[in-house]
Amino acid sequence: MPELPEVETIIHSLRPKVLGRTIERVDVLLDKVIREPEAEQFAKHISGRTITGVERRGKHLLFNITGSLVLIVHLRMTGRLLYVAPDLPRDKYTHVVFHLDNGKELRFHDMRQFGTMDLIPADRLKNFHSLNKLGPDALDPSLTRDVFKKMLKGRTGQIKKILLDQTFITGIGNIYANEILWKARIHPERSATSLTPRDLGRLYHAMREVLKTAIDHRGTTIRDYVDGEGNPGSFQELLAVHGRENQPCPLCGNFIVRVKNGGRSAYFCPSCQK
DNA sequence: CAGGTAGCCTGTTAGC
DNA sequence: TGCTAACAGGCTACCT
Repeated sequence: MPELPEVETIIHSLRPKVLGRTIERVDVLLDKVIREPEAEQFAKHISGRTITGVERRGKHLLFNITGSLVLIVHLRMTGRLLYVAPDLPRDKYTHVVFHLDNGKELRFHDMRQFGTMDLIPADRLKNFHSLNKLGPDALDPSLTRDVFKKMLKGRTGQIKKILLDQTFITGIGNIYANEILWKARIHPERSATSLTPRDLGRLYHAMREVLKTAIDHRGTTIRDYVDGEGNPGSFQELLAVHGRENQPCPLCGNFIVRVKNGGRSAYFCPSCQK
């Protein structure tokens, strides 16, 4: 479940490996991964081109390619991008292989086949359907505490749902939403309208702090996540509430509770989070 | 039009 | 022990 810290870590691990590399050819082993253009065209257009940039927007990875093209990758839950030697055996979850000009391969691997790729002209990027509705990146320097407070002003609905809404702010998924709300000491089902300026200040601070600390720990590996070199993260050791139902709250020792909310589990401490 | 949810997937685990 | 159901989870499409 790569969220902002995991995608950031993947970018860090891949950038020095693939930047400036030319993609000699591409094997698409599972067509439906490629949304646009058609798989055959995708492989044809990308072959012979050079990677000139590796960036992140929310949970999306953006590879700038010569010819004014952009490769947009979304890993969804179990997707991986792996920089590997070609003799490493492929398994049945390897769906796309980029052959690089140094003999190495960049592989897209996805157990659950949810991840996607698009190859589009760079001038379509800002209007592209997956990106044009995204809110500001959760770590965007211009997303200050005051801007954050203004954005939440007048928003109705539960605060956790809003944090997960990528059109509000992009990059936060279920794990970090749970952790951020714990750190801010806010109950996940609290209505956004009920939050005081003090609450909002704590929420903003918790959001930045949790995401930055998770990046420092190279992301959270609960089951599937690894970076571009196959290394797991370690932030799972610091999780306060996520996945810790019936375990003690690190702050007060009371038991963590789980409630299902819109198909997702909210984990929280009923005594710390009001 | 906003809000809710089924569907996409498959490996793992909880429960009977 | 062996089976089934629930769960994990982001996002789109579709529904009310």
